[in-house]
Amino acid sequence: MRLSTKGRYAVTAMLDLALHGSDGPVTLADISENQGISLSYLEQLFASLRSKGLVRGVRGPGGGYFLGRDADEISIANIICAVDEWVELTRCRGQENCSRGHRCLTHSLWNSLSKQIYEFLEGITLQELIENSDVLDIDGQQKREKESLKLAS
Amino acid sequence: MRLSTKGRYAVTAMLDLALHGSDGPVTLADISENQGISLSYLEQLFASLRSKGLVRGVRGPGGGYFLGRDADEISIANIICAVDEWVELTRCRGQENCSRGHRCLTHSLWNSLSKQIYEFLEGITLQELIENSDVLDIDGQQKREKESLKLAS
DNA sequence: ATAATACTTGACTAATTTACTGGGTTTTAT
DNA sequence: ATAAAACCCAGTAAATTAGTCAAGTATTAT
Repeated sequence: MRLSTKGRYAVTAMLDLALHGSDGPVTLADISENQGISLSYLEQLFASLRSKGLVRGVRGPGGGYFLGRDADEISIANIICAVDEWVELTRCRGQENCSRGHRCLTHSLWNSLSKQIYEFLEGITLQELIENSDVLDIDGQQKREKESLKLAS
Repeated sequence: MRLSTKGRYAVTAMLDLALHGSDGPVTLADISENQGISLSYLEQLFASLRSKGLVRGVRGPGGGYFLGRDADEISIANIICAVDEWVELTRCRGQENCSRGHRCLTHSLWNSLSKQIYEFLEGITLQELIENSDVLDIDGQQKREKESLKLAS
C-alpha cells in the first residue's frame, strides 16, 4: 500500500465528483479551481481513473466527468490503486533469496501490515465517507467551532 | 497521513530491531544486510527515529541499536511520523480562502479520512504486529502454501 | 594507549516521482 | 461553423527518495 499526495489528489477529486455529480457532469476545470490542482495534472489522474472505470467522461460542450459507478461501489483503496502504481520492493518474493529466516519473517510482517491497511481502505467507500464525515469529524469540528462559523454552507 | 517507501523502510527496520533486540544491540550493518537497505540511508532514518526516542543507540564495539521503549509502546503511526514529514496541503486551512462551501466540505472529508487512517495506524503497535501476524496472514499464507514451503524457518 | 567498532554529521548526487506546461486532436451541443 | 469540453502526448521543473562519500566523535575490548 502506498499513500502519497498523488493518491490524496485523486481521492479529493473523486470526492468533489461525488458531491457535484448529481447536478450533471463536472468539468476538470471546476475541480481544478475548487481544489487548487492544475488542469493538466488532473487530466493525468483522470486518465488513470478512467482506465479503471472509476470515472466516465462525457465529451463536448456541457460535458465533464461522472463517477463510473455508484459512490457506495467505489472504495478509497480503488482510487489510490488506480493512480499509485503498486510497488512491491521486498527483495525476497515468496521464497527466493531468503538467506536467513529473519528477513522473510520481517517481510512477512510488513506484508501483513500492508494488507491490513489495504483492507481498511477497501472498507471505506466514497458514499460512507460523505455520509459519516459529520459524525467522524465532530471532535475536530468542535475544536474550531469557537473561532469559525459553519464551513460548509 | 502519508505512507511512502521511506516509511516502509523505517517500519521494516523497526520490525527487524524488535525481532532481534532481545539478543543484544542490532547493528545497522546487520539491518542493511537483512533488509537490503543501504547503510547510510539507514543512518539517516535512524537519526530521525532516535530524535523521536523510538530507538536507542549503544556505541562502541558490540554496540548497535535497541528499541527506545517497549514494542507495545511503539505504534506504526509513531514510526511513520518520525521519518515522513507531515504535509498539510489543503489550501484552505480552517476558514481562509474558502471561496465556495464545496471546497471546504471536500477538504473536511479528506481530513476525516486522513484522521481515520492515522488512528488506525496509531492503534497498531510493533508488538501486536509481531504477535498477531501469523493469525492475520493466515489466508495470505494459504494462497501461497500450495506452491511454496514455510517461508520463515 | 590503541585499535576496532560503531554512531554522527553534513554535503553531495543519481534516480524517481510529482506536478505542471504547452501543444495538440477529437467529440459534440449549440 | 464554432466553441466547449474531453482526450492525448511530449517535455520538464521541482521535490522527494535513496544512496554515496568523507571526515569526524564516542566507546570499549585488548
